[in-house]
Formats: sequence, structure tokens, C-alpha cells
Amino acid sequence: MQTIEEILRAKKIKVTPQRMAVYSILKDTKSHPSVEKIYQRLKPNYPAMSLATVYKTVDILKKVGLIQELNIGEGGLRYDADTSPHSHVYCENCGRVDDLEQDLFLEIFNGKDLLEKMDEKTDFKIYSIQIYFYGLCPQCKNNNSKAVSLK
Amino acid sequence: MQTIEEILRAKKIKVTPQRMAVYSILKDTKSHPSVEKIYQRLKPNYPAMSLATVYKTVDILKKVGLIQELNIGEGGLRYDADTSPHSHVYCENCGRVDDLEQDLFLEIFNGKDLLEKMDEKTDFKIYSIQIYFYGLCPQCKNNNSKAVSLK
DNA sequence: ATTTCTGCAAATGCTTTGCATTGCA
DNA sequence: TGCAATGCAAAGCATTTGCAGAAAT
Repeated sequence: MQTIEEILRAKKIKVTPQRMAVYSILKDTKSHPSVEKIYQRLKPNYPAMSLATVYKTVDILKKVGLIQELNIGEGGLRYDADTSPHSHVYCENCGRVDDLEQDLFLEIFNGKDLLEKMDEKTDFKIYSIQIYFYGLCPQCKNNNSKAVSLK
Repeated sequence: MQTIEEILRAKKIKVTPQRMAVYSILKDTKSHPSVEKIYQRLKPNYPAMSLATVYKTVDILKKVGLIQELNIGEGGLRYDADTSPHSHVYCENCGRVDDLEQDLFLEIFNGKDLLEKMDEKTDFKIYSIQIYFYGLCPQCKNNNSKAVSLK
């Protein structure tokens, strides 16, 4: 298995501390942070890091296939170092994004290969699927005062 | 069954030509237009119409539940007067957005009530689901010169 | 008559770009 | 050393906001 450095070098993309730092943040979290959030978390250790660099970096990591971009909720795109196909649950109250656990996914979708089915049954050539669930996370669900303040 | 006018008046929202025009554009198309596209289509008949009004109008129609907003692809949000739960297919080459036909949806998802299943199996309270398929539409699939120019 | 909406223009906020400097290979 | 990446500031867009005049109830 290739390291991230090897993957980047193989594509003639230079390995820099900034790129490794952005990737490592995403690798170490399940919170699906936005660019701004990634930037805030990097600041203490990389005071000189520019927001523009974070934007450029997530773009490169996405194109190389090391991370995926989620078009979920408000406040910009969110990023995920888990590039396997999985669904996401968005809390409309606090903005939290959870993964849908793989076993739940299989129970809910009966383990079907959705990509394959789509290819069989439509004239489109489907490359990826995003399934987003919108609602309230367990915390917000039980906190009515917050929940009613929903836009 | 209530007319759109009645639905708006019931919520103390004034019925204006602009609002009716925006809704009627969405009602009469399956192309899931962006705000800019709606604005362009309105211009010939409503030369004085402001882009800001279109933004405000889709926001109101969305809140009233007359249209739904799709967070799909690039170039901003897209709108759909079909508020029933259904999936969408996005062409990454030309930006076209198709509905996934209901019978195909049922075949692919086995007719399960996804909302109900999610409520049963997770601690979230799920209100809606968006399923987006990304790939190439039948036209773009067969037009390699275009397809290779994908970002 | 009252309240809300429209259209304009300015403001906002996220994201991208240009370019001189820095740093990886 | 040479090419690519960074950081900064400016530019770009999509969207929102404030407000005076217009329109709906």
C-alpha cells in the first residue's frame, strides 16, 4: 500500500508540510470539517498558513482522490478523508455531519450495489452517489429550545 | 385542494405577479433551474424583475413548502416544484439534472421507506433525504470530446 | 390605511486568482 | 538550480440586506 507521500509524488505533486497537515486533520477526524474549520485547527501549529492554501490543498487532495467533498447543508462544502462510498446525516440545527454506519447502510439499502443498478436501469453513466439525510442529531432532537429556533 | 394563491394567503404572504411567475416557471419545467436561469427566463415577460426578487421568492416558496431546493453540482442551488421525495441525476459534463423516475427508484431501493427505516435504526430524527447520482447524461456519455474536458 | 413586497444598489461572505517569494526535489 | 507551492492581497461571484417607492389586502 502506498503512503500519501508516494501517491502525491507519483502524480508529480510536491509533498509540503501544509498538504500533509491538511490531510492529517481530515484523516484524524470524523467531523467533516469545512475549509474554514480546517484552517482554524491548523492555525495554532502553522501560524503562517494561509486560508487560500487550505482551499488549494483540499482541491488537490480531492482531485487526487485522497478526500471527498460533501455538498451538504449550509456554510460551504465539507471534507472527508474517508473516500469509501457511505452516506451522511446532517443535523439542521447544529450542522453536525455524521457518517451513516456501514451496517446500517446495508440494512437500509439491502446491500444493493446502487451504482451498478443505476447503470443497468438508466442511460446515464453513473460514477458516484451521494445520499444525505437531513434532520436533528440525538442532542438537538432532545433540546427543544434549540430545535425550535431552526431557520 | 388549495390553489397556490390560497396557500400563500393562508400564510399571510402576499400574492404578487413576481411570485406567481417564479412558481409557474418551476411548475412548467423539469430542468431544475438555478436562480439565474429562472431570472433569465422571466426577463422577456417581466423586464423590470430584479434578481434579488427571484432570490427572495424561491426562499419564500421553499419555506412554504411549494418547491424544494437541490444542493447538487456546481453553479449554485437548483429548484424543483416537485416536492415529492424523489432522487436526482446530475450530469457532471453539462450540468443537466434529471429526475430519477419513480418506478426506477422503487426497483433500485426496493420500495423501502427510507425515512422510517432511518428513524427506526438511528437516534436521529430524519425529516428528509436527498439522493444524488453523479455521472454523465446519455448525450454527454456518447460525446467523448466533451466528456474528456471534465474538470 | 396598513402592511408587505419590489427593485435598486451596496454589502457580505465564500472562494479564486495573480504574483513575488519561498521551498521542495 | 528549476519548477511548483505558499502567502498575501486583490478580485470574483453568488447571495443577502437596507431602504424608498410601489403594490397588495
